[in-house]
Amino acid sequence: MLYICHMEFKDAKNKFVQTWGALGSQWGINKTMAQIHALLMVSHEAVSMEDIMEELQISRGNASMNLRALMDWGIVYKEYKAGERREFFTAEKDLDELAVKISRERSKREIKPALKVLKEVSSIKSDATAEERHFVDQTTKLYDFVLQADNVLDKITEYKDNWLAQLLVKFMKK
Amino acid sequence: MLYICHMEFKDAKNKFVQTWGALGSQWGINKTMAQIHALLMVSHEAVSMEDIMEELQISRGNASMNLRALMDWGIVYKEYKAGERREFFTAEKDLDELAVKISRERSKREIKPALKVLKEVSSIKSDATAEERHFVDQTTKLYDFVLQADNVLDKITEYKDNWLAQLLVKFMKK
DNA sequence: ATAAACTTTCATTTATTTTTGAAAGTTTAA
DNA sequence: TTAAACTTTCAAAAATAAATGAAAGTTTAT
Repeated sequence: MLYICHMEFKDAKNKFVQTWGALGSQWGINKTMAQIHALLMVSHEAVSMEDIMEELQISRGNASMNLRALMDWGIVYKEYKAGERREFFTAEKDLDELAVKISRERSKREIKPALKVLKEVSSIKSDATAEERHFVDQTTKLYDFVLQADNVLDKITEYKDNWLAQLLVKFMKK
Repeated sequence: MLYICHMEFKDAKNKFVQTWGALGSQWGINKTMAQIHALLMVSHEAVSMEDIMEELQISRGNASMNLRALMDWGIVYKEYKAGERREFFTAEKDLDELAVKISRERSKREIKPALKVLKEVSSIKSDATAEERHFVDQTTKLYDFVLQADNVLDKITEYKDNWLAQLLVKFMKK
């Protein structure tokens, strides 16, 4: 009986880790990185690199590099245990915090550079042809749109304490 | 003089298409698909497959498959011209509409299946150990979070006409 | 200072994804 | 019906991204 329960849990955990990994790769985050994150998210205590390698069946190098990447993103932390030489890892478990950090990181790495290019290309001084006017018009709109969309999560967080926003959030949940 | 202007425009257009393609691939959308979309977005009139192949230097098969994908996403349309045998293509140019369609499609293809798994794995009946309790707790929270985040764009659109939301949107733009 | 215990790096290998292009399929006009 | 003009398909090739693992690097205890 206990054995069966244990198996069910292990299966559920495994399924979750695999699914999260697949989702990650569809969103441009590498599979292992997403899997490690998933594993740490549902672990009630910090996990050593050895255990991560074991559970996900990955190499030392792979584990090391992806843990580094997750720490760079600010969503995984190193932890030290008294009397233990090796390092342990935990994930950011507050989901709002997680969302904000992911969005900040993607903004910094991908959206900000794209915005720069959009601004640049939309600034060509030329209203000679309809073609060129359309181009400038469209890229300008896109710049405004992306700029607005960019920090939407930050803005949401910023106003989470705000009564008006709270009202709206409740309103939107229906 | 005219020649120089023309060159500038072509460069700007090319830069935009390349950048949009790179951004796409970082977000799990294939490069060519993003590039074709970019090209159509800034074209003031419908473009033939031949011209797309020519401008992006891609093969017929590649163009065909990615145009099909873009049409499946509902963000590119076929157009027929009187007296012309071949087909022309245009992109959805309304950015709000574009955002909603992309979010709906990703929701359908990726988020909904993930939610199903999350619900499933968070339902294992077992509060035997702290480990298992943490797992159930965390995956349940994740389910709720993803569910709520999932349709956020739909919700935003839905309430765009609403005065309260409009006020908040203005408020958040600051 | 040395060695043990551990982590990181990176050139090479492996896996995955994307692209090609030729053959098959479709539509239209005569 | 036939042929021309066009599009789609898909097996194979190419390009890209990710993973490995052994060597190099680091830290800590003695």
